Amino acid sequence: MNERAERRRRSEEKILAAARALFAERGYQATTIRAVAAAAAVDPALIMQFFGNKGNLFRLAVTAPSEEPATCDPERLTELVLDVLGVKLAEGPGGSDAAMRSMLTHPEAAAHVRDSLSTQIQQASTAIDDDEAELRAALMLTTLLGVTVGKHLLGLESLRTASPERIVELLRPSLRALANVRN
Amino acid sequence: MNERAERRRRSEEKILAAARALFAERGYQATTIRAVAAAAAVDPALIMQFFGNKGNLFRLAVTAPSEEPATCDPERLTELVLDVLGVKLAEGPGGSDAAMRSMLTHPEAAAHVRDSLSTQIQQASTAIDDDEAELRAALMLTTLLGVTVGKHLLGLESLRTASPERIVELLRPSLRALANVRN
DNA sequence: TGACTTGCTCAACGAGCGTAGAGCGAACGG
DNA sequence: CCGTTCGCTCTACGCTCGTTGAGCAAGTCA
Repeated sequence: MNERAERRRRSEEKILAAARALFAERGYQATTIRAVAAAAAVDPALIMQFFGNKGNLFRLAVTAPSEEPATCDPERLTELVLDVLGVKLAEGPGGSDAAMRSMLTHPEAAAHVRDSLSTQIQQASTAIDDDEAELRAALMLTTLLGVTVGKHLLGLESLRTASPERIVELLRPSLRALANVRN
Repeated sequence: MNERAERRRRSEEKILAAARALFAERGYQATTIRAVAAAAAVDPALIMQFFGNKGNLFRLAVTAPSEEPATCDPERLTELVLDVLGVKLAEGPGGSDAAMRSMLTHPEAAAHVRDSLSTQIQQASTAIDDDEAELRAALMLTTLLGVTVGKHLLGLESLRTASPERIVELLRPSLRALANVRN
């Protein structure tokens, strides 16, 4: 009945998975359609036929929900916000790895991360009782962004060798100070 | 006597200035030799003759001291470290704008930023009296990195509209908590 | 079974890139 | 004053990229 449709869905997912991995590793520009095709064991032209162009592939790779069990939560860093503010955030600061990797060099990725961050800032700020709730929330989330970038994207030794739990513990008082909560 | 040498130095500096600006704005890959040449009103081949290749131009643009009065210190964010720890840092977290823009997509830029940050972490950690001084210093500097990225590279609304002074004030208690100092 | 659909491949195009080499004209040095 | 240097430009090569359109074999459906 639908052997065709199934094969197609499988191909699409293989391509998206390869694209996610390569975009996350090398960024938008350095990732070629040809490389994605090779990683997915597929012809480059097939990607065009499915996704239209490279920009669209990136958009879907960054937007669409991944089927993998999800890359281990960035340090449970977002749980810190739950800890300190009682607000639950859906994703790590800035969204997917693929989006974050390209956020400084690809305008569309920058917009995606900016939007994701803005949403999280808005959510967090509702739990802060202060005139400058939004600014405080922004500083909290950019702090998490900085730690994530430093540890995962840059691979800073001092952070790579530290235990995630310890990082969370050291960060907690710092975030509390930003949130302006007493204890 | 040296009209030749002077003209050359002027051309080199024009090229380096244009390269710094474009690398900082678009990143390494999206910046073409041809674009730098156009911005400097110079022939592309001249850049090759002076700097050998694109990678070398980037290295020098990122490394060599700029003649401009220096891009306004990233938020006086590094002064915070002086404030809290009594340690003076030479550059903003991660070094030049050009290096930071490409740090997630260009290995050499990543190495440059990583080294710059490691040095600053080392310096800061000497002023922290704690078993985990280095980890604490790393978290302090990645915090500053995150705020800088959020405000200047991503252009987060909540941070762009806030006054630099206010950001510094809100960040101080947070950094103090990380530094493990009492007051 | 036969006409049609469709996932997929192959070969190629035009554009833009980093880079190289020959050559020109003005500054230099004896 | 003349041979040499050298900053600079022009032209073009080879490569890789995103993208296209024709074509094939296998699945679909009457």
